[in-house]
Amino acid sequence: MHVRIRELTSTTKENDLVLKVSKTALIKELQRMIYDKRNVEIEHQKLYYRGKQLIPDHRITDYEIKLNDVVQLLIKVDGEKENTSPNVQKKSENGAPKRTEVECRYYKKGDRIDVIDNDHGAWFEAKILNIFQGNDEQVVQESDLVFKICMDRNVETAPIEVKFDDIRPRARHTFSNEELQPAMVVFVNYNIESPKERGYWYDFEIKEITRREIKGTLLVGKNHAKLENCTVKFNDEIMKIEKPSLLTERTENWDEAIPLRKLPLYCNKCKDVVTKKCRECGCYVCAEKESRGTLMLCDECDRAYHLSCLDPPLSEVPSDPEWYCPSCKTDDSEIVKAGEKLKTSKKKMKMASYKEGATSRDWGKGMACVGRTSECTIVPKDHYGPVPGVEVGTCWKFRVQVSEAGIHRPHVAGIHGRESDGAYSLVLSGGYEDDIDNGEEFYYTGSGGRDLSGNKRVNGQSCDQKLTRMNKALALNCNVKFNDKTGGEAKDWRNGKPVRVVRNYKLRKHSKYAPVDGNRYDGIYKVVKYYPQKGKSGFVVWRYLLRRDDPNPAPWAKGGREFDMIYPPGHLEAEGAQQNVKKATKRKHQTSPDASSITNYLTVEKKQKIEAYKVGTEVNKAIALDKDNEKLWSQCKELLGEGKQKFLNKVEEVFLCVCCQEIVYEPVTLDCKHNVCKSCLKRSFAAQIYACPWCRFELGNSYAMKVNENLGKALKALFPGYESGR
DNA sequence: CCATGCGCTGAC
DNA sequence: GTCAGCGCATGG
Repeated sequence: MHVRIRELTSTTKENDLVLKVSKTALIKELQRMIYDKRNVEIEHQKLYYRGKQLIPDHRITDYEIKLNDVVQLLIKVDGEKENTSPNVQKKSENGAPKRTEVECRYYKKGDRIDVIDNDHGAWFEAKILNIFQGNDEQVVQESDLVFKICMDRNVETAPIEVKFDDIRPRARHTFSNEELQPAMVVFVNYNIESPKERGYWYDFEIKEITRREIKGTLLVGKNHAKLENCTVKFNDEIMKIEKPSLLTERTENWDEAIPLRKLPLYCNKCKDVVTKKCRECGCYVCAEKESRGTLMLCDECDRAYHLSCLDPPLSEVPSDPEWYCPSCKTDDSEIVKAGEKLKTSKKKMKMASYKEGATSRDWGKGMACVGRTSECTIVPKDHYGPVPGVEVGTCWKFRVQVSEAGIHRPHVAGIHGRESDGAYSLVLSGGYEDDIDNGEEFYYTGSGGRDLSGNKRVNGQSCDQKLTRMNKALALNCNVKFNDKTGGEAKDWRNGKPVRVVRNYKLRKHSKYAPVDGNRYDGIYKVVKYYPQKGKSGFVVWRYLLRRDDPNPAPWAKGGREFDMIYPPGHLEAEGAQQNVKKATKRKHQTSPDASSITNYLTVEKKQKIEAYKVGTEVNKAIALDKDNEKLWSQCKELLGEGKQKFLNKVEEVFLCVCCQEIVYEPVTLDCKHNVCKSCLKRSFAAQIYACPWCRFELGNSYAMKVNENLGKALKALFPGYESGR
């Protein structure tokens, strides 16, 4: 079992820390590993999984963190207020080297500055909290310094760290008209999207000054990306750009307060006019903006309410930091707060490891007890025959992967089938002594007749097998009338139901047709006959003769292939280089099937006719109205010609929520145009992360979580069952 | 809900 | 090398 640790600021897997852990390990053990590998002090680590903060005393399995899942790491910095649970480990004696505060020749603590925001390319007001030495310990250069700052506008957002180049002294001088000259670079308010309205603050090079207008080039971002032919609307607010100057050269009045610059309106409804009543930015009941102190914001819809306007009215602010207004309040018990102690499910309580006197053995490390990380949806569970896209000769290291591929779904069992229908697949694994494998044909043994008490999965035969359950299912594949006494033989064996056959490396001690390692898909076989017989153990077993009936050559036959072993994603990374050495010494394999060979396979093997897919008119309407996702929808629509499945796969990929890894539910399309579930965004906010989970675009703690109804409507129509289980 | 099971790996 | 015994997926 391994998990990926990804810093909150990272969006790719490139810099992930892949850790081999037991799923029974405590979160604090995980923190210790992060400390060992990345030198991040434990008390500075905040870990999140699916937007939920992890508590040191819980186990990985408590959060249902699965193989290769991403755990996000937020590295807190010194001085930040502690708002995690009291369980966080106290500072260790041999902690990581503490960063030292240093002096800077140009800035000091408390300085008012402007900081560039890389998302907007604009400058915002902030204040310096601390100045630290960068990574280099010897030479202190300005460019190495780390400035911890807090934003002046959103005082509740967490402090951020920036470099020397990202900041400059707060703009303080507003030019008079006479002072302005062409070629000057100044600081202006401009709205890139709607130039006639108020926007953010950017650098600006004056090109032309007329009586009425000032035209020039907007210089966006630290690197001054040019936006030509801009006209400044707010002529009387043009400011001087301050350059860093030595502390010793500061004027006396340097530290005087500077009023905040004007920004776009907070409330578009009332235009921020203080005297105007407004239900948007004032109390939702009485619309008054006065007595702000007693206005409470709903954590769900962000509307404000006076304590006295509530029904019934409240006399004081509730002690619970989360509060929901009457229209948003649902069942209290369902709201699980970030980092709150988890309720252990009934199912988990039943598990051996949760009971008294738990085993000393750590079963959680390996691949024996991991769950699936994905499920095959290309074909249903009761599908007979090949799975489109999986070629004969495909090899997987673990059985759970064979299950994920849809080839053989049970984790342990050898036969997959239904008593009322037939068997879909089986695995030859050398577990039954009566098996005989001749490649094109093999004798298989049914299941059962074993004592599995003591939570065993295998054992020697200890009683007669019965032709029930999976044994009956496999018998039903044979093209002959079912008989549970004597069995039967097909007259026309090819007309029986197809069985997908997988050979496991453990069979190799009995058969030369087995793979050297892992599990290999060998194609379709049919049941020729089945009959009861006294096995080597002396007990009756049911035996089945299967014969190959697949147009593709068997892996061992002329023209047959055996593909490179497929490992679970991240597995080799977690195991280290050892596996690679082993792989290099193995006999030469063909490469894994690629997209083109899969298409080829489809045409040759199944002659599946792929019809172009057309979405319904209602869906089309919703898609057309979903302007915010125009680009994404057009990406999806490009695949309409390749059939329904391809199209839906693309939609699923494009509209997957980065937090819960499911299709976005009650989707909120953020200002940065990324989509997330409303509930996931809410959780993120509860953890005081006010940024897009995809790109870290800053949202501000009062961001309106408006559900994109059109997107929701389209997804609901495209994915039946989308709403169930949410 | 319960029973079943051709995996997997640390401990011996 | 052998073996105990875990969670998970699946069907009944």
